[in-house]
Amino acid sequence: MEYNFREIEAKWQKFWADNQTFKAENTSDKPKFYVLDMFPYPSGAGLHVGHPLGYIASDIYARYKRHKGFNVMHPQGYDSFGLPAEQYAIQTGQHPAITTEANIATYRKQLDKIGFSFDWSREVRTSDPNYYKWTQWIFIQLFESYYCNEANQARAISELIQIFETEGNSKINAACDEDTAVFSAEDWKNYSEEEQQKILLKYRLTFLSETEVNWCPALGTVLANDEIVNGVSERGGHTVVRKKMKQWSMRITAYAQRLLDGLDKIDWPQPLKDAQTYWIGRSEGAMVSFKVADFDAEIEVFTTRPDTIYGVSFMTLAPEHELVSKITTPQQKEAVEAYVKATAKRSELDRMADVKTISGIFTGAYALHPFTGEKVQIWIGDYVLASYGTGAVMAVPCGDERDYAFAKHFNIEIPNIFEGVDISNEACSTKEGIKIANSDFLNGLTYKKAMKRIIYEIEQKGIGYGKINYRLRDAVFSRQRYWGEPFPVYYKNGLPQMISKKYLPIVLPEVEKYLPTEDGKPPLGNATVWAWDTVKNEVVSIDLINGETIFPLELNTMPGWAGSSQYFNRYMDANNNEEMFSKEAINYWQDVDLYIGGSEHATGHLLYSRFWQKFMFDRGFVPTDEYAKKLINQGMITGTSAFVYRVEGENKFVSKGLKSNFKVQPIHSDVSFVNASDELDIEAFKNWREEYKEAEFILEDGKYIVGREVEKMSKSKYNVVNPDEICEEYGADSLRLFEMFLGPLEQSKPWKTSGISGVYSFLKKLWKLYIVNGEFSVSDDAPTKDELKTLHKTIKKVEEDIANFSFNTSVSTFMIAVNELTALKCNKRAILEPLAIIIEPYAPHIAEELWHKLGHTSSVATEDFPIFEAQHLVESSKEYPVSFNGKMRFKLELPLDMSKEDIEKTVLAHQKTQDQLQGRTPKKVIIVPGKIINIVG
RNA sequence: GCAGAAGUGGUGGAAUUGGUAGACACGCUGGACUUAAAAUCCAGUGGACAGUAAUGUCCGUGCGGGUUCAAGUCCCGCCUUCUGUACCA
Repeated sequence: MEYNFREIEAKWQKFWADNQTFKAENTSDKPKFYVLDMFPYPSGAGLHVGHPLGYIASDIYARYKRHKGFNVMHPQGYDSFGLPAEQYAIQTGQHPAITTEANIATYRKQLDKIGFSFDWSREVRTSDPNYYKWTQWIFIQLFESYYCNEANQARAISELIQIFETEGNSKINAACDEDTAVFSAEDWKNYSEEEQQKILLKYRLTFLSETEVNWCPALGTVLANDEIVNGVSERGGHTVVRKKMKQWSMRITAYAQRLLDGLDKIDWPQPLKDAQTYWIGRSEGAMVSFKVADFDAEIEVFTTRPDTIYGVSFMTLAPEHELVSKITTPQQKEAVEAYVKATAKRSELDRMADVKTISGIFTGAYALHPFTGEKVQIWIGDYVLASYGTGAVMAVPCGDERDYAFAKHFNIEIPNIFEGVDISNEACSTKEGIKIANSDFLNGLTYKKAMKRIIYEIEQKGIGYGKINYRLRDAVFSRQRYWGEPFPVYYKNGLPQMISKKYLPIVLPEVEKYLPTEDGKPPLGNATVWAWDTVKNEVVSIDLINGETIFPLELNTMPGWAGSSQYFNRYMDANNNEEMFSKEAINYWQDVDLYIGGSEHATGHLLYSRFWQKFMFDRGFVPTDEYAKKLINQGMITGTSAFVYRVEGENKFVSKGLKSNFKVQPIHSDVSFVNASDELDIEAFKNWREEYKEAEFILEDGKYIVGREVEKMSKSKYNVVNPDEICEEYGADSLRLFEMFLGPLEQSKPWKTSGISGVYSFLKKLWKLYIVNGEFSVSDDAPTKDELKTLHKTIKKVEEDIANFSFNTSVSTFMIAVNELTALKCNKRAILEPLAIIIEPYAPHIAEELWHKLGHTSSVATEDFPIFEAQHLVESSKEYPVSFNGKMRFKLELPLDMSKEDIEKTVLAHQKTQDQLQGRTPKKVIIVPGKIINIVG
């Protein structure tokens, strides 16, 4: 009776599906446990062995928790809106929905082969109108809300309107646009409906604004900062330029502090928290106004070092700063305009490429130092960013590296305001332990004291105030793409109007072409049926737009992160058509207990989703303001590429060991042509490409050995391994065990298919324990002490490992257990039955088969985990390592209850001890009972 | 530049609070079975040196110091690799 994994795995996969074994109920007497994976984007390439790593880990955890008596939800779905399907549509005309559907089918087939305990009845797809209806709904909620800084929470916009009506906006402390004017209740009432809407838009959590965006002409779309890598688009590597556009934005900055504070409450990896902290970039400082000499204007700056204000010797404005054109003197006008024009033209790529190049121009104007009254030059420089702070800096060359370099380059004075610090070669940006000098009332003060004092003085003088600034920017929410969620928005006189919830979803319209229109409108500009009829409440032809009852709909779509920002809550009640989720469902499931996914989402999805969760919490839709208690980042699985060496200029390949004798060029070979011993299947390689058909091979010891190198798994490197092939050849249980056995979950590690034979033969050995004379059979005899010891040692270790997410070591533990039981010739039910349960999370198919063969009729998945009993591990003696000066020399078996004194006597009397000491008297004998003996001397 | 993670045999990796470095595998070597291969099973496998052998000695966790009876583990200073980020005032 052989271990026939093909038959076994197909059988139990069908059984689980037919019996809905892993369907989670929304009510249960058991405690809940929610295990979540980051849902995949279904790409055309399908899954490679790196993708399921996190799913296998989460599945082990989910299955383990079921054994421990939890009502476990482990859902899966697809993040199915996205650029690749759209790019494919542009090239081929194939509708993205069709490609996406086909890709999902492939993914599902691949996932099903691995035996995950997913509850597919809760599947979500972000591109499904029944799903994105709720994404649209959340958008409306954000539009209908503002952020109250007093209460520190989002509130209904209707509350804000009430305040406006009774007292205007002067007393309101709410997150809003910088340019919001102050008005009274009287003013408000006199404003037209349109004016009122414009003001409200400055407060809404999602709002329209003229934003400087990363425009990618080649893709015809706006990209988020995290979609740009090294100044070019992440996809395609196209040039990105800065451009002003009217865009929807999300007021995530209102949540900056709470997003920081919340990190303390959640058990997420420290590197990920650090990345978010840095991204949010909180800095404490002050706003200070500088008067412009001979002009009725002020330059407001943000600085983290107001204590160095006496070191200011010039000011720098961003080229885009609104004052530039006003204050520039006639003599400098031409030069300044040329400079501004030149920087605007420079793409982000250019700017990145020469960060070190210093450029700038003097405006001819001067500012007045607020304390000394001295005149300081006002410059323009592109090292100052328009989008951070106020777009202007007070330059303190002695205390800031960039200001220093700028001053040196343009020969501007560098006054020193630090006591006893030499600044002739570099600026001094150290804060601690340095006293301020040449600074009037700040003289002799250290950083902290000087900060307090100067902020006080600035506030007293009325020229500024202490302020906390964040690097985080409001998130642009519009994309000029087709394959994304349409906004539930139409425009009346250019002002956005929300479509009522009962008419959702607003379904993506059909278009002829997926490219932007000729006049530069987004792809939805190609749609002919894309206007909103406010009488019939339906989408109608654009020809009917009359500006009275029928209006144009929004042409942008939502970004990739929209659909993924609340999907974890939708899983709780995925088939609800009335609400995003019922109160009962959200109150039962609450939040995610374990979330597993890649760290590449640190400052994208994982930040935006936290933001939306906090918003949902504020508005009373969800019970917690952090949605995932624990998060684990699985590491990447890299590929082990194979190289053949072609002799330069010839169609001849030389084996790795001989390549130093030739001038060779390494070429990637497909890894499937290479065996465990790095030997190339020459015939397969020859048949791979026409050009290799006639190639010659120079062998070593009759073999062609390839070179190997670890690289990212990618098609172009021919090192991609498909999980289907592994399942076909070794089975899903082997794949699952091997992926875990590769190394620590969070670490990046290389895939080498040859290693899988280890876990495969382990499964065969496991199987054999249950077989006697070729037949399935177990004995009902009482287990021996040694057998029980092995079992309980294994239970203990595996439970500890799962708690630590150390899945690689539990696979070792299983191997040790099976090796020991094989050596003991153990065939007892009392051992083998619990063994099947503890191995089930890792290798569920073989466990299920063994379990049923043992005579059970229900799934092993819901059996209780065996209870660890410490008594089986109690030892009466210990084999002590005996060390001399810390070096282990021999071992000595001694009873565990032996006293320290007796141990010392016994050890010193031992012949081997005498041999080691060679007559010397030991200076000291250290005995740690149960651990070690160390003799010093 | 900044932030983070990591450096252990030929390879992946193990060593939970400082206490026997190299578990468990892969690969390799030798053997059994076989016409042969695969599969399976058995033995060996960090390096150097000595010994016919059992065995013994020395060196070994990126490098240099330190703490300790004892360091892969703790402290100080470096080096290298990977990941993220990029003029944030």
